[in-house]
Amino acid sequence: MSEVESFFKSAFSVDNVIFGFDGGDLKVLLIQRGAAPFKGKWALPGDLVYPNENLETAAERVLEQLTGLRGVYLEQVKAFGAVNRHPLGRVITIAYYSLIKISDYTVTPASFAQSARWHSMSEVGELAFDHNEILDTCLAQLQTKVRNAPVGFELLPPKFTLTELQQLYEAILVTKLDKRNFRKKILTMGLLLDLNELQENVAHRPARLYQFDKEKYERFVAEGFSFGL
Amino acid sequence: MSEVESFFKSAFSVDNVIFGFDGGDLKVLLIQRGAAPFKGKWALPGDLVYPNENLETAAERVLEQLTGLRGVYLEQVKAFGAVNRHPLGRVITIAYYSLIKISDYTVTPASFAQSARWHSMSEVGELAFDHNEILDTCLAQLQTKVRNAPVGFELLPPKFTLTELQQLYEAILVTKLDKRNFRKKILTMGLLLDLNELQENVAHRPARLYQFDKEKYERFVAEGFSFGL
DNA sequence: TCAAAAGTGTTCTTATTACACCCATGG
DNA sequence: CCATGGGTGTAATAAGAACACTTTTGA
Repeated sequence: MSEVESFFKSAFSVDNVIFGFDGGDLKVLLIQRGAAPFKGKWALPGDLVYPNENLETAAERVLEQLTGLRGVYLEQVKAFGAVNRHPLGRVITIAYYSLIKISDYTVTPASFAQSARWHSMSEVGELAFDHNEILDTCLAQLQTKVRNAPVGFELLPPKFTLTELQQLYEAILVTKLDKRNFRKKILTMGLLLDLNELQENVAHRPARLYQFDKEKYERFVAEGFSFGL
Repeated sequence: MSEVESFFKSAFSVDNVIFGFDGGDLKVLLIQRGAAPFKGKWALPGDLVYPNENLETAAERVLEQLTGLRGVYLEQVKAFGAVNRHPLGRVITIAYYSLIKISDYTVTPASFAQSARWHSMSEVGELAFDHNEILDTCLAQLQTKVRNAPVGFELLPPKFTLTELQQLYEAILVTKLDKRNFRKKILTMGLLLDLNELQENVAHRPARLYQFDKEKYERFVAEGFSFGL
């Protein structure tokens, strides 16, 4: 058995589903594989876990290699371990997802990729390995999460309008929400601080700007809430 | 140690949290370790995953070795992979939980255990490895699940009373529920078939017996529901 | 006749849904 | 003055929570 074959005899990796929001669609960051197997195919960014590296650290590393980003909300979803999911050997992978604001970061292809690009969720084609299954599972988990905790609020600029917040929810949940009901709900949660400022230079009535009440926000993250939308 | 050898030293296992119900407490099946490390300590039943074995198959195998049980509801929770979680090397573990009716099965210690025993959730002490953390995470997930799908109904006899069903929920959620509200809720779900039979030989007013409407039950399992208790 | 658990309704409060028009701004 | 998106309230319905007494049985 060659060294490479031995290496792949049994190993574990992390794969990251990096969701991004740019004010419109929900997108996912994919890399184009630079090496076999599946060379040239789009895939989730992932890497083998180093011997002295925690799983979460590995996921953070992959994220940072691609986006330069640290300290982002990152959550494990589950392990995928079908015997034949990797053609070169037994590799189980632990899937993580994170959620970032696209405009804040520059994507630079990491060593394990030819190129990296944001793809709209609706335009994701057939991916390498079992990555379509992983992506679907992560999206479902993100949607559950967003209904039960103030996740994704980091995706907005420091000062934002209620419409921007609503669009974020609509993008993640792939649904339309009623404007009045959304505002009622979000305002009665007491999570937002009205800055008493208005948008400027917009060709319509300017919207009020809000920011999060950091203390309450942290509390909600810790304790969860039910956002029945 | 070379880098390749380091990767070789890694392995993965499954650990099973087998919850059981006997009409009273919620219990968990623990084994007493027969070998170092943590020899003599109580632990979750688990084993290394065979090279040609899927993760879920391995979890099913561990369950069967202990209880003789097949085809039970079994769900992956997540991977635990802290670098030093296993004193002998790098071992990440995938946690699964299942839920069975204690009275239906005889526990026989598997090869990897000195003995196996049901422990009430309130009497679980310090476990080997990071198994307390795994157990806590699995319980939390079971509780979430039970609020959103008809899980655990398999734990009751084919004909059961509403009080028995309520006690099951109370055991899993570790809470008291209002009898009238519970009955209203569960009956309006249309999940139960009134058998028009009564208990016999009980020293109190005999209760009506119910069974599940199998078709509706399957539909709820597939689609989920919200059991706001 | 006692103990034990079964069974049963109403009221109050809160959350959810559906829905349509006027307002402020820049071009 | 027009196009654009911002902002607002109410009524009807549904869901959830709190709460106490009578019934049936075996011992």
